[in-house]
Amino acid sequence: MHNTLTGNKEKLETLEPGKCGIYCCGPTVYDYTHLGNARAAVVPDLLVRFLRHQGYEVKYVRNVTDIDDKIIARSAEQGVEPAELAVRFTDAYHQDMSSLNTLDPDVEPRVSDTIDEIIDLVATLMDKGLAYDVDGDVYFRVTKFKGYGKLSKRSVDEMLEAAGSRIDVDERKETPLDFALWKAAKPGEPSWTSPWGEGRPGWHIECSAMSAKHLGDNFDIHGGGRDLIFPHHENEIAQSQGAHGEDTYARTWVHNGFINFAGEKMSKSLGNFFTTRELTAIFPPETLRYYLMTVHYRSGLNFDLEVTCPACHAVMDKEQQESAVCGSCGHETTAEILKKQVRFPSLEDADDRLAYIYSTLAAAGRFLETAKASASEVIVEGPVAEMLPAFVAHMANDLNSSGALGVLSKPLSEINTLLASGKGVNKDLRYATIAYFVTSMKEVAEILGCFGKDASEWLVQRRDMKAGRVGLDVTRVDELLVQRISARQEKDWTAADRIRDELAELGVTVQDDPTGSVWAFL
RNA sequence: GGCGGCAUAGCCAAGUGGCUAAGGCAACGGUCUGCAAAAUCGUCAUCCCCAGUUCGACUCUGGGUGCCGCCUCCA
Repeated sequence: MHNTLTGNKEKLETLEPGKCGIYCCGPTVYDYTHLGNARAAVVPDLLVRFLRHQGYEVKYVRNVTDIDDKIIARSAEQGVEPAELAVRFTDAYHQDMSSLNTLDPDVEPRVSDTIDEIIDLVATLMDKGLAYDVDGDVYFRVTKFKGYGKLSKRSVDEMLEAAGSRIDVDERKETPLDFALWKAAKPGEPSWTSPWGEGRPGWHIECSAMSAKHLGDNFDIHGGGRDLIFPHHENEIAQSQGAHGEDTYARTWVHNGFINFAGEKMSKSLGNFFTTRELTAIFPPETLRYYLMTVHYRSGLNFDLEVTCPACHAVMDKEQQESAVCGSCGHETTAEILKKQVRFPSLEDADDRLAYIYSTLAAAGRFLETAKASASEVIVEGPVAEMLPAFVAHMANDLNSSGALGVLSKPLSEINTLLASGKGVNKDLRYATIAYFVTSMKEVAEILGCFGKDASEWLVQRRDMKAGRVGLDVTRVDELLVQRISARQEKDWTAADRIRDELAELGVTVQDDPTGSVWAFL
């Protein structure tokens, strides 16, 4: 794994051989999740799945931050209690992540359940002279912790010089870099009793407390989004090592890259993002998961989208979108209509590819049900036989899911060829190869959390989902299909072609094979 | 301004100090098909620029250019 702390790719050596403790920064529950949140959950999920596949006993801890400035602010806007808001979005988070087939963490601590441990940790830091209190706030004394900056590769001196240039500094702090461990309660805010008065935890202390509680002072891997490196994770290190000693805390730091939204940073404050549930209303959730895995987890990911004019279908740029006037044909529309015109080319690609993989699996499944099993032992060789080891090797190399997925291509086409025709191939070998492929793909599916559904059902669901969304009259399609099948049986090609044109007008294409016809979207 | 990252075909995206630089999409040409579609086969890049290290670099070093992120809440 690539370790942010050292900047190098390192062989993973866990504290206890065969076991691995992972802490991952989970969500702050104040809104629905977006693709970036999804990536931050899918990446550690992939890691956990892979390590388990490799035989590790993994303890996976992912927290929920349910006490936070943003939650308080949002609940004030909506006129609900912060705790109520937090519960609502915690539930939504669970639904979204479960739709993406992420495994539940083994422990999911909440800040509100960890207050005692947080207070103890702050008290320890006070005792050691690493923290001080001012008017009920407690701050970490950054200049007293000599390793500060080692994760984000910043120097305290340089940061001190730059401090104050961008934001006003709280004069009560000893140095501008000092950060809050405990915040005095303001009227109406949720608060807990502490030695420093009524208050609540600062932003960073929770993770130090929760990881120590569930994984110990030392553990193997800490994960999160790249943006958390500074200040969040840097501060966690300062707190935890300040309290527990220099050689403690996470050994390997794993950070996933950001998702850029149409070239611009995906940001809630800009408002131009799509939530996970908006996207899973359009595409099967597994498509999102698959899409996230087509790019290496440390890379930035450009989530491209396209807005086309409802009248002339020309692509509209940002300016045209804002004015809601098409630059090509001059058509005037509204933002509401334009929102429905948004297309996601990269998700469409991912969706098609996933459908190809499932179609192959479905066909392979049908073959294995009807064909005669191998009578004799045959040795499977070639791409299908090499697939799984090559796949695993890529995954072992810093979780290279993109490289790993590339390995599947040759076997898939080999299988499709074998399914289409057994010409020149030994019957037993044909069966054995297809069976071997299906078995291998089951393991791939376990690691990826993809391709694991019943293939035929998945394809039907995907089709129905789209039919429902675009308002396709499936009954009508089926009628036409029946008519066309009989026309073809009578070799009435003109009628068959006419019906095919009608289907095309409905947005549907037909695929004929010797046994009949099926339809799909154009 | 400080720190970090990235720059591979029309697009997306892996990868390596030296064998044919994965894979996908698109395109083009075959096979299959009544014709199609699907499937399948084939074609399609010398790796941002300039120096250097090396027997040899796209891969290492230095410089340049461009893009992005963090430094403030953010996955």
